[in-house]
Amino acid sequence: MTDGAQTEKPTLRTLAQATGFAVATVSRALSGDPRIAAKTRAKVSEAAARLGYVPDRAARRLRTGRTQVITLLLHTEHEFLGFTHELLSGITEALDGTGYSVTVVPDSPGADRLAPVRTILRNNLADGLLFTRIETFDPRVRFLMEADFPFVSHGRTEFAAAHPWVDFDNEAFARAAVSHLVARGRRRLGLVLPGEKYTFTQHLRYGFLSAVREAGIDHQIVADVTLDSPHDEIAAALTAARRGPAPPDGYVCVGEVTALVALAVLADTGAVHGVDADIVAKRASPIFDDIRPRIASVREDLRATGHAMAEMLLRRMRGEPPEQLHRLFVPQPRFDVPGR
Amino acid sequence: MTDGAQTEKPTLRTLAQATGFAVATVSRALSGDPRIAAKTRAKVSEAAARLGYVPDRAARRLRTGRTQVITLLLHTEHEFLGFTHELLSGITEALDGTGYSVTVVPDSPGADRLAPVRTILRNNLADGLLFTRIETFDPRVRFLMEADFPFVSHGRTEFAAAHPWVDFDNEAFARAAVSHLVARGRRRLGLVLPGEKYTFTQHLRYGFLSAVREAGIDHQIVADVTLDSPHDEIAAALTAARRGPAPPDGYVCVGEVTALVALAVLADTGAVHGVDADIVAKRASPIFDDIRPRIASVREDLRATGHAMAEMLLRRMRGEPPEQLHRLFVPQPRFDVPGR
DNA sequence: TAGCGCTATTGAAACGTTATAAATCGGTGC
DNA sequence: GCACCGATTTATAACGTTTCAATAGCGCTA
Repeated sequence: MTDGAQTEKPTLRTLAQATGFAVATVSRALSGDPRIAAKTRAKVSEAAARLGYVPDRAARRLRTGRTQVITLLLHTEHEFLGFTHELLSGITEALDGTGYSVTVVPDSPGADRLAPVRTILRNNLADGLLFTRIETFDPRVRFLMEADFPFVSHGRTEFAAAHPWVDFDNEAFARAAVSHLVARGRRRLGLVLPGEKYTFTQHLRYGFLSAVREAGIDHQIVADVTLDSPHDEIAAALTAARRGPAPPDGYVCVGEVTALVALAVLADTGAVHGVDADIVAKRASPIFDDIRPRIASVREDLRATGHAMAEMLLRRMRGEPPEQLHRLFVPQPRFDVPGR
Repeated sequence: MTDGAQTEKPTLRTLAQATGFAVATVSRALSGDPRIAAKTRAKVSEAAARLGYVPDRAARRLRTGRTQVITLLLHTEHEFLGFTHELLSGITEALDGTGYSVTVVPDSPGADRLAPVRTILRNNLADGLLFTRIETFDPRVRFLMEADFPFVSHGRTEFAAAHPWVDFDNEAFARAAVSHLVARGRRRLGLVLPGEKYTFTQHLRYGFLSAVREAGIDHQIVADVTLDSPHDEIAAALTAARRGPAPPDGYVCVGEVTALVALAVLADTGAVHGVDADIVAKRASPIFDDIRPRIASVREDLRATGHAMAEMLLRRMRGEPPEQLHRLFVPQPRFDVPGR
């Protein structure tokens, strides 16, 4: 108890006493203020390192209003396999060592998607926001642009004003998928789309339709279900289509789940993958290499995506204008067909 | 500018002015202190609701030392499909409305697993901790018990002292898996285990071995690879075993990935699932229903797990003793074989 | 009516930081 | 010798909350 003071958590006052400078000087020295003499700065940093000083986040936050927190709105309804894991890993990786921490808040697409954003701004819970599943005129994007609050969206909008985004080129994916299937002689392609409101749905549809038209082949966009529908509903819709007069002989699948469902439907209706129909898919996880029969697929690297989003957000928070802040991940033109 | 005061973020002082009480009174009234007159409390709450008062987290944190943050250490190396997504969804769900937020910090099993924990305690970054992939004598558990810091582990340890945990009964799973395969006439079972250090590895091995011995059948624990090994290494090991003198006719798979790899190995070596061998698996995501051939599986409900972990942590943080705080999810005794 | 004991309220201090404005100091110019 | 200057440093206030110790009010008892 007598020497307890030694183990106390060091604060600016501790450093001030240790160096002989005033608290204010120490603070400014640590922040690298050029108006503090270089020698003083060196002394203070040395003492800080020696005593293991770490600034108190709460105090800094109270004083400056900055939280040192970045929040990810986590889409809860549906998951592309591994999406959350990979994206989060990329984000934490990029933020490692920056002093920022990542909090996760659920984004329930059924509920008001704006509500969590409002709460975060109102209660000052974060300095920046990341979110996914962007709508063409996403209310969150509109709100945040008006509030001039830093964010990066995973996906684009159709607003006129520029905002930071990272996206995967789903139009190119759809085109490539179609031409892959066409090259294999397929003449009637099926597609299950995500919900109508999402921007990437428009990109997928456009890419798919224009490629299909250019190739002069037939197509079918499966009605009444989306990627987020329960598996059995997707299966039912695909089964109905297979039993119809002109079943597709090729499928473009936007996620692993749809691909697996399509594969199951083929099997369950007595069709053989590679013979009666081919499937190509976009995947986030490496599991496709292990699926038999092998499915051709293109990988969306969500770890890299998360990394890029977090880095871009840091830049935006540092004040960079949004005009240059966007990045489109373009899929490899060739589909990986897992090796023999 | 003249009426700008109206839009200022309300603080305790605002409420004090609005109600005529002192700041201290308002604070205590809102915290429900019984020494404040009921009428006063009512008045204050009414004003708080009317003005939309929300306590400032930074200020509260600075004053009390409590962060209102719960941190999840996210195991980055390997993911059981959907694990992260489901677990996180369960956690955020349980914490919704409690005022706690969830931050995510990477837990790299290659690196020092204790390091992030040390940082969190030292810099007071959270009030409680959740983590997975528990080792038999997990250094994080030991450290946190010594520091008397609230946490809930996803998995048990072999320490004598009690600590809060949530776990899945992997021993029961292994037993059930074996008896399922035995009932189908299988006589030589293969198993791929997680890394040796993890507690659940011991549970799986014990359950597997004792069930196998009771049934008087043969077995093979695949050597040199773990669940976390690269897919191709697992595949190579399984393939080698299949080509050996006595290939297994049944596989117990602890995750989706292993199951898919095993299935692929069967296909690639010309064996037929359901004829030459059967696979049973533990799964976290619902995708198994879509795999063909159908694989019998038991589900570990990670959303419920996350929910239970977060709720338990809240109770622990409220001061409940650890002795009663644990919960074992026992698998359904029957394996789901996806319906026809 | 003075004093007591109780309830309800309050003033002030503190948590650790940063920003503003002011102070210190050696040297310069006149 | 005095006012002034630039370069450093410092005292102080403030961010919004909680809590300790003190105060005010008031009905009761002696």
